[in-house]
Amino acid sequence: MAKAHRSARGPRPSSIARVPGIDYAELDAMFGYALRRAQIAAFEAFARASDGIGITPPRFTALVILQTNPGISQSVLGDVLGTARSGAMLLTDWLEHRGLAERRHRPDDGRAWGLYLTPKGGRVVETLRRRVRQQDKRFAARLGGRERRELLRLLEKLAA
Amino acid sequence: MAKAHRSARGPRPSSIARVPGIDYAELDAMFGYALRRAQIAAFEAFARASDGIGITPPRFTALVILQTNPGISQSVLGDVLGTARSGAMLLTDWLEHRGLAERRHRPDDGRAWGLYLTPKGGRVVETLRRRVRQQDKRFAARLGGRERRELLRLLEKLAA
DNA sequence: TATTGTTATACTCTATAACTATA
DNA sequence: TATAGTTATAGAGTATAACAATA
Repeated sequence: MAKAHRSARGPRPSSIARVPGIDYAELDAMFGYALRRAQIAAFEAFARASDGIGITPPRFTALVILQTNPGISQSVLGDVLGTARSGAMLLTDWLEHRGLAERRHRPDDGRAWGLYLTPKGGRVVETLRRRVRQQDKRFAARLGGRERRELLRLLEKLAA
Repeated sequence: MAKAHRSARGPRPSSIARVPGIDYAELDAMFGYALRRAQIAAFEAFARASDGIGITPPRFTALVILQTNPGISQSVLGDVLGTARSGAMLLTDWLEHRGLAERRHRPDDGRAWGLYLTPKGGRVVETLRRRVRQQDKRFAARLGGRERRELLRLLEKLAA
């Protein structure tokens, strides 16, 4: 059976279906592996919601953070995303080149920029938030309400 | 405060601590984001267990799969890992160059290799499995037994 | 001195496509 | 024709290090 070509959109290969006839041994009982599989599925859901303009999870995170925390600096944005300053800078460039965000001089500190969404960025992030939230809900739809709350609680406990 | 240099071991930046004073908006209520954070934490636990010889999660998975499914082909290995054939081949090269796995001709099919662990590979994977399982257990130790079972069940339900 | 942003560089991972040899 | 493996290439993502301007 020919394997369907991948969409060339997401950075991940995905395709997490179990291969018939393969013994996965203890992998199925390990949290690291289970988390990876679930995260790939979540990433695919995200890709469906953000399809079209190259928004990746870190870019989406940055847009939300910029909307909720206007005037944040690139360094702090990097801290939030867990990337080096240089990465936060390239990400900011990407947003700025597309007219979604802008750098403004800070009166109090000549070294740092304050980052802000543009009006266009504000509209885009509003649409994105709605679609991503909706897709996230659809993604978790095979869990019941109690299960969803429990899963979020357990994940938070692990990551904290 | 100077940021500590990262260990240059893992492929991920990690550093998932929440930044004080930042409003994360609905990110905290989204499964995609929660999964990503938990997975980064799990990856750090994995890195602690596999430290030293460059074993990454996909390489560990490949070693376990090779031990449990001797004679598997590179294509099927790629299917299991969710990567293209070329990636499975580079991974196989990596294992072979380190004396952990070997390619053997198949009598029934002149195109495909059968992949096998070497004796050294068998010893290495045994040690790794023990350490990774232990670290995985330690990683989940902040959950109770019932919570751990519930989490695995919920993750499986999401990924299936 | 320390920090912010910047730039250049390099490395890892992995996809794609073309090629070969077998089936 | 189809499949397994191989090879070459390219792109994304991100770390590191050095530098200038500012604190």
